[in-house]
Amino acid sequence: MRKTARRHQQGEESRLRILEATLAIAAERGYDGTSIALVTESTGLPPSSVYWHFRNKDELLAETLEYSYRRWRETAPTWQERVGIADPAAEIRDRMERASRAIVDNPEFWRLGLMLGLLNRQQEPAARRRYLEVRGETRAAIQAWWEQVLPGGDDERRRLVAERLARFHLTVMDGLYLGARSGRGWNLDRLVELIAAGVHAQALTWLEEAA
Amino acid sequence: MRKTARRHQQGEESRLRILEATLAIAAERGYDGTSIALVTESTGLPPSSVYWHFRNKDELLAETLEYSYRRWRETAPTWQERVGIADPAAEIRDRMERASRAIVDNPEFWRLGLMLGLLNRQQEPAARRRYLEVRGETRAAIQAWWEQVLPGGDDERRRLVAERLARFHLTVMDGLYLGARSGRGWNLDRLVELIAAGVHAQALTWLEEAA
DNA sequence: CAATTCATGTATTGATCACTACGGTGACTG
DNA sequence: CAGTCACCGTAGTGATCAATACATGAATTG
Repeated sequence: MRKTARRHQQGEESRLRILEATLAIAAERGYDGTSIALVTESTGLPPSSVYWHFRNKDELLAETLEYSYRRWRETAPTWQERVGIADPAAEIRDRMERASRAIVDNPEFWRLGLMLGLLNRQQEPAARRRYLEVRGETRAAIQAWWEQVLPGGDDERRRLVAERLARFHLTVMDGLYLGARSGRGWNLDRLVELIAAGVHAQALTWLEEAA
Repeated sequence: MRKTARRHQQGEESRLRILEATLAIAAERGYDGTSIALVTESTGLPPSSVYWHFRNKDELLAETLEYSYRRWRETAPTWQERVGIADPAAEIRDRMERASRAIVDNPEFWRLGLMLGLLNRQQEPAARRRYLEVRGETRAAIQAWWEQVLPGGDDERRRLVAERLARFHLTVMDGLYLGARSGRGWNLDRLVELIAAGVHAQALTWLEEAA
């Protein structure tokens, strides 16, 4: 039923199938471990289709990264707006919890990102560059959120501490993914609570320090 | 066999050159990104030499992992013995500081380990299996150290908390490497102090919880 | 229905992959 | 000094890599 199943304008569906398959493969095997043959084998589509939808392997992986990022954003917290939680510690824990759940529920983006981030070749793949960009965007969003959460009147001081905290925040989420992945023995809720408390404590320390 | 190996000691040197080159390449490009051609190009030795010293690529990378681990252990703290530091917090900070310096001074092992750890193929490479083993060994050593550091008489309770702490400890070091790597804005000493304080606080919490 | 566009099917390109066959060479041994 | 062995040099093997040429068919357009 392949011939009858394939109708005109089903290109978009094929494109998504390719992205989905590439994401699954690249998140498990990394950039160099991902081959077009694996993608065609997984999707049932021929190489010519892959190259009709994407210019080359580099662009395929870059678009796969963006695709997984967009999907991750759907479950991740939107750092743009604050929820109405009075207690700062509770608000931090709330954000941490949602972010960690987004990572655990939809780990492929984070996983692929870590792999691309660790890569270091003389000829940087577009996928890695794109990852660093979206990570930068996320960091900026988290920083903006911290600037709102942090008390105090001195804007410059708040910005400085917020930037440092956002960086720390992201790194902590990296560790959280690696920890959750190393499996057994991790209670995610407990871990999130612990980490949120640590970040909160650090925020207070840095704020005081900057004063 | 061994005696005859001594007479031509050029072989051992070549073997080390190959391991060194492979480590540098694999730590930057990962398992699949590492090719024999890159190694021969880097060392100037022909492929036949590589395959005389190592059975295949898989074993080359596995031995490279072990080689980098041994070298890392030279700078890393030996968790077997305790230094005579009275204050537990200070001792924790001391260990953390030495461990973090080992990672930063000799990052290739940690970097290669993270890449291998993230890998997930149906056919697991020997290098990855070996990495998980040495990581397990390290965790056990850290756990044994924690069991000594932790107060309290109940052995079973200490063991449980120590195991959890060792796991947490390792993950925190992963995060530390990623953070230190993402560069600019990280003051390592400050970070170590912060993390040590967090781990110490967590140790106390878990101890109390277990009581 | 004719022309055009979209997407796939088929078949293949040259490059690079892991790996090896095999002979040479120099250091050591008996 | 003849023979052995460790290690390297040369020159490949077939497999797989990313990528492409070109034809086909199905839907859309005019």
